[in-house]
Amino acid sequence: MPASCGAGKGIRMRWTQFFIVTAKETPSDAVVPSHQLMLRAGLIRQVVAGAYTYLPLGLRSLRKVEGIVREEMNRAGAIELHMPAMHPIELWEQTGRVAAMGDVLLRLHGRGEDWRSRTVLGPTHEEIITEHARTYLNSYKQLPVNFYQIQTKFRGEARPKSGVLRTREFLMKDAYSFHTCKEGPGGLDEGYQAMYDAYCRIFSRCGLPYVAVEADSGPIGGDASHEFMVETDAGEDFLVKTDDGSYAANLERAEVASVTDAGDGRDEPIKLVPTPGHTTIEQVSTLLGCAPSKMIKTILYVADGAPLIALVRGDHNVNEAKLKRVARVLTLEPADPALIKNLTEAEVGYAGPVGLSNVRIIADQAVTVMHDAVTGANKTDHHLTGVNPGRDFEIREAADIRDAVPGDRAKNGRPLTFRKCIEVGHVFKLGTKYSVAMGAEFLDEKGASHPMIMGCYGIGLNRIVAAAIEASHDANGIIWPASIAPFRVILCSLDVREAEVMSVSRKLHDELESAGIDVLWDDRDQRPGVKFKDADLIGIPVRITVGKKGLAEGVVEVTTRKDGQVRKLAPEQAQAEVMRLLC
RNA sequence: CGGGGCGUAGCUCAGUCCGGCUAGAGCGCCUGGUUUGGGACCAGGAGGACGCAGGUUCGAAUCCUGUCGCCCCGACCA
Repeated sequence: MPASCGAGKGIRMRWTQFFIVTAKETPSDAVVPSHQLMLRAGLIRQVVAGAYTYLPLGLRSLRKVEGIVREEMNRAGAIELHMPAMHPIELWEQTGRVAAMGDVLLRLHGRGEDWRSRTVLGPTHEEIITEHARTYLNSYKQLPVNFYQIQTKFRGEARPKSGVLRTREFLMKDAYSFHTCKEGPGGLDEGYQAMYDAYCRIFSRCGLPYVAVEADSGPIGGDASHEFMVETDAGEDFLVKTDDGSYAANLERAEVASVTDAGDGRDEPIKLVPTPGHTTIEQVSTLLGCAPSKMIKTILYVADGAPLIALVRGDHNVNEAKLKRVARVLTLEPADPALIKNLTEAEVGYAGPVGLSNVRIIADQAVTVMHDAVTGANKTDHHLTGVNPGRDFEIREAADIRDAVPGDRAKNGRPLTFRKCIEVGHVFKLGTKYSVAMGAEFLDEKGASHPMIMGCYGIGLNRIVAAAIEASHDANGIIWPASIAPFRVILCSLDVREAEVMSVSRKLHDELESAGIDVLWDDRDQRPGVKFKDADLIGIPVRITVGKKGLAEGVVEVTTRKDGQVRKLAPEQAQAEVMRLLC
């Protein structure tokens, strides 16, 4: 359904006949600015943890975002359809994602093999669209094609938080493209680029200060995934970038330049020291008086069923996404204590690389240049000092397997900076994972059968609304980008019992509506302060103030929310000024 | 799932430790009046039985047990 946002059609959108509930006080359990302001401005109302009603004002913004997304998707050649939120679990079983998604997949509860027990609420729609593709798309002549929908998604998030930034029910635009090949005309790369470009247009039009970053692309590798991020402290991802913008990636993916060898060639001898009860980097660091950066952290994993040890510096964290790629494994789980004892012959907390030759070890690049390091001795209650890679243990595999940290440099040598951010969109080259699992194949010119090559592209609509607020607000309230504001103009009629005020207001309102501008007419019989505070709070970009005081001087005022600048104009000039400000 | 916090009026909160008048305040809401360019003032009024269920007690918002919900930190996040 098209987003028809304007009141339009001669209906005046009067405040007194609409439904707006603002609040002076901030509800105590809202922490991040977007959540606080969405509640105070009366955009949303929480129903249960992770699920919100969009009140009329909030819905208008959401619909405007929807409209922009729909326009740009259509422009990019994607075709809209609508899939159900209820899915038969069988489709999820075909791709193995019932297990893969675990508790995130919301399931209905029924008795035994009741239909309810065979039904899930869709967290995403790869399975459904691939089912459709395998039924309807049989020939190369039908490809490429891109289907999209705007649909409610359900996820059993363990911890909903930050208002609408992380919820169990949310609105998502998801698109799925199907191709005969990866490269060349009509291929996945081309379709992916088209979506990438469409996303840039969408976020720009929504007024979001976004950054497109390389994201972890899982087992497919290459340049197969980008995330669109908006910087905000309310976010839960980390954006890593260089100051000059020459490199940007999410933390999972961000590559760091090698650390150089700062040793002086005079390595100490290795020494066994007692460290009873000290099992963490922090404890040992304190006990022995050595910086965490002088320690080697030894983490044991089970990777595709086999033990795997990762070595990183004590002040670094293993990046499991990187480790998976480097190790070329699909699954990576922390080893359980029994396995650790078995491999190291020590209690948990005393593992180290020295003497562990029978296990695959991958060292972080920074470990290879360490000198006189401290690490576990593979003997309960003991650590080793003076440990030197190469001399005391062999490094067969070394790579970048850790998270970037402040102080690191990008591969191009520029210093990396870190910012919290929220992901608002993700484009992904899926390849044939789903088409193979579900048998979605097409016939080529020669009549040979191939699995379709797929891409998928998601946008979180609610997150766009919240991210826009995160990015643009002040102490008084929201400052909407005009494109997604619930209304573009608020017409503030002071002295509503004055006939002239109302007739001038009415005229202005109707002119603007005829010009295609949606106007909220604040016709409440309220004191000016109340109306101004509310206008600021709900953040309408342009305010027109009509009062008897101004009219006595022959003027109305046009005020911009973002800078508070006031322009006194004759009523006849107001519309032109508003149009100018909104363009 | 671990750690912490909180459930009293539509909202913000006091009262809970040390059981005891008829459970309070501010905001919001209703009525009347005075006001009217940055969240006015006066007077009057409606509204909760204290998340829920047990228990202790002459008596429970307050103590005990259980349970549910919500928020925050962490873990997790196709």
